[in-house]
Amino acid sequence: MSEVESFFKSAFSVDNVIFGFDEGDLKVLLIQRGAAPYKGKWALPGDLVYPNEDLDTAAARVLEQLTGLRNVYLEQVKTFGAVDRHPLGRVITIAYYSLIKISDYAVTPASFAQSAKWHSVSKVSELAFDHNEILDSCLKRLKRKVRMSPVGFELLPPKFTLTELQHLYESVLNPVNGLDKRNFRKKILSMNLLVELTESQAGVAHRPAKLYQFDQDKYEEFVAEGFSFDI
Amino acid sequence: MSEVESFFKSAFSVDNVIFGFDEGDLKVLLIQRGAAPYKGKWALPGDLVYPNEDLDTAAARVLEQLTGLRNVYLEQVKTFGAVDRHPLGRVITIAYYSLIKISDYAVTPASFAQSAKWHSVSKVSELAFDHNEILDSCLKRLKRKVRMSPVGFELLPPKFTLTELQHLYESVLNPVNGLDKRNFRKKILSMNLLVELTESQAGVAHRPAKLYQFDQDKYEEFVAEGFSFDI
DNA sequence: TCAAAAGTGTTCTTATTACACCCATGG
DNA sequence: CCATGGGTGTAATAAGAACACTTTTGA
Repeated sequence: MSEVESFFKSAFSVDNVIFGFDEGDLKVLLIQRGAAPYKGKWALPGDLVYPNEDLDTAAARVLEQLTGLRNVYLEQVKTFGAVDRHPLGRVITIAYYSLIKISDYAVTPASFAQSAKWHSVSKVSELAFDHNEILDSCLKRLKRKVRMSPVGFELLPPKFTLTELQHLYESVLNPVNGLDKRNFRKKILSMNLLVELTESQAGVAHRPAKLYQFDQDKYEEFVAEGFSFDI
Repeated sequence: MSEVESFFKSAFSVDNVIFGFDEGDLKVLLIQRGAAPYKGKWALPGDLVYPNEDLDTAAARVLEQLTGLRNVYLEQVKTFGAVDRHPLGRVITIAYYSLIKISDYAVTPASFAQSAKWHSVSKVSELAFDHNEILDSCLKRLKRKVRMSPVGFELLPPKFTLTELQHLYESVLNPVNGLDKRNFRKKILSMNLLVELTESQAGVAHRPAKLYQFDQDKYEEFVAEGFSFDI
């Protein structure tokens, strides 16, 4: 095999860490592998990048095949390319994470998604390939991102309570003693990013919480400017 | 050509944005291309990744071939993979940046480095491929990094004055009105990261500045913990 | 009437900003 | 003796952290 040929005995894939938030807990969508290598193991959804496909497009495709969702928050994180990371050859992978609203996620259209399942990020055990390392990188990136920009809202349903929002931040950031309720509310509300609805929670065995939406225009302004959101 | 074959008609490279600091100005090391495509254009140094080479190793190799330097600060930034980014085929590239001390940089050992030259980052014009975009991403990343961690020191000679350090921060961050001298010094010195030497500048037509080194142990502690260095 | 979570302000401490003059040297 | 950049402190403001009780609802 010539040297030039050997350069081309390689391929690249994308892997997508799909985050969701449910039951007060940060979740990640994993699939159970149906074929070797790592048959039966849980893994991140991913695929080889098609020859005529941009990287971001490939990541969005993997996401859509699995969840049916488009136009979702998606960010490239890091490329993993250890020589021996894939047992069948030289395959480097470009890792992405996405943030989806579990409330929008209905069924799993893709054939390879038969065994897709949400896992609590804090309870993920050994994954196929170097996927634990990839998950760690993406989680670390999400932690930083969530402090710099209000992307946390991408994970919440359209209407939410301040306590739900606080739990989201706590489950992502994992601060040792939780976040202070009064300081959290003061800070969030001072940003003028939330719109208080006239509705409240109903059917709860305690004082019902007010529901909020976020202000789409303000939100996009913040995302564009990438301002500091130090919680 | 079968589909599987077509997946393997692709390759990946690394490109390295090598930053230096000299004459109060942030610089980037570019090479002039000697062959098509983009013959004669300035470009980032880079190379295809060898089949048995990790990505970080490839980036370090490119750096060493060009500058003779090892053990240099090197960070992966982003992977660029637009379908048409390379005129000769599907080549994605993993972008890195490195920080070197221009005082350590002597000659250019590699053959392809005949035409390597430092360019002021603020004056870089049109580069080959998508290299302007890559440079922008790396510069943006450096701006953020320099606020989170004291990596700026990687760019300075072993002994430096506080004014040189301030100019470095100014040339990276480009704040509209410069940085306040007193506040900058107060902040830097309060970190206990610097060791004041007994030496001073000599031969300058004004009051000579004290020279400082940084405290290696404290520095490594900070780099490891990635603390906040808000200038 | 009880349990459970929602909601609400003030004080203290710390970090950030703004700002102007004298000093040491070489030419 | 002059031009040049080096070096220094204080006051005002803003941001963050700590902290405890009352309210509303369903069971």
